[in-house]
Amino acid sequence: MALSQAIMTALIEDDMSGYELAQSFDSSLGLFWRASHQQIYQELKKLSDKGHLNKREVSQTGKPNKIVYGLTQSGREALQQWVYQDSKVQEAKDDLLVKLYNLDASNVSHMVTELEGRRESMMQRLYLYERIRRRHYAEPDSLPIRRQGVYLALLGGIRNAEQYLSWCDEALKQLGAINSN
Amino acid sequence: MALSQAIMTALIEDDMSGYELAQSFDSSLGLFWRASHQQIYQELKKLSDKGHLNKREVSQTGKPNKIVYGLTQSGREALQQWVYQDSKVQEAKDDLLVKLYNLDASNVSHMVTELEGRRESMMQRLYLYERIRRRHYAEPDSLPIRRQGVYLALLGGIRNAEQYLSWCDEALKQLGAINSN
DNA sequence: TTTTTATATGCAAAGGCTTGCATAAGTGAT
DNA sequence: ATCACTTATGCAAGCCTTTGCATATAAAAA
Repeated sequence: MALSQAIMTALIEDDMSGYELAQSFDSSLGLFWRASHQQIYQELKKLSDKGHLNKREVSQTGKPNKIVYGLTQSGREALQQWVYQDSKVQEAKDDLLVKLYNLDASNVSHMVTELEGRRESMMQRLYLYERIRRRHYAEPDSLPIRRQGVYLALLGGIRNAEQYLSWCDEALKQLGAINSN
Repeated sequence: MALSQAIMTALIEDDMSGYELAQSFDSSLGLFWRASHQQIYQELKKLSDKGHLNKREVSQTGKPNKIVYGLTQSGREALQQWVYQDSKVQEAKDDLLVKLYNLDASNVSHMVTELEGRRESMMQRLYLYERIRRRHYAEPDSLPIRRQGVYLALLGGIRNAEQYLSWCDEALKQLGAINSN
């Protein structure tokens, strides 16, 4: 569980409000880590209670005011220490894999539909990743060190999406062969 | 969340006790879905309260007795219906990716260590998958339909492990270049 | 002017998962 | 006999996450 660290990480370079965090989680770090706004607000409360974040209200014109959070020194230290803690590999926990264990003649066509859906959304994700890569990481070697880390995470996302896509194709081919018999 | 379906899926072909389920989750379906014994016992209780599972005590010699669970008709139906429900793609939620956003000169060598650890455990996982594949799925096309589904899930695991492994290599190469400057 | 949409934050209840503890039967080693 | 280990099941507390609701400001559309 690293939601608190994911939030602190998102705040390393820019202070943000809960609402902005929820949105930034739709891109950037959120490519790998999704959280609902309730989860984020609850976690922000915990983190500022702990003293890892400070908050200030910012007036806005044309919009309701917002509460902007920033990393405190204590937060920065906690984050750096967390980096050194060992983390385990997580299982995929993908429903689709469990569903495949239930494959039978009557649900093959549904599985095909789901796989096509996955294929499509992975394709879109891959386009997005590649667009980010071309725009911001065209020459990774010349980037500052933290940005190189972000690039490696992005590359992880790209490789994973490529692999998932090609697995979908393999699986669809196999299911197609079943259906035509 | 599909722990309950994962458990029911594991019980499709063989009745099992909680203890056996916890162990079988170390292989087979558990390749993709891990659960602690407490989680499993709690879920078994819920599922039998719902009428999706039946239980019977089985005497054993040389060991304590066990409580063996089996899918009821109601359970089978619920599982089949679940297959038709749409499921979403899940994010990776991998701590390591968040950590990479925190890369700096002082923690590069730790990241290298973690990546080498991941590489090693992915390699072992891949060996395991390939062993299972050779032993049970050498000729996937000739398998009964349900087994072909299981094979596709296994193939997903294999492709994913291969990809993760090669990403580790890419990342380690990049981090090596940083460290030598 | 009422409704809808986007921005912005939050509470409360329910449900799921983790952690720590507790129990118990049986085997094997010291 | 005692200790350690494996098999086997479970409670209870705490924590995390999800779901549903609630509120409020302001712009834009109907």
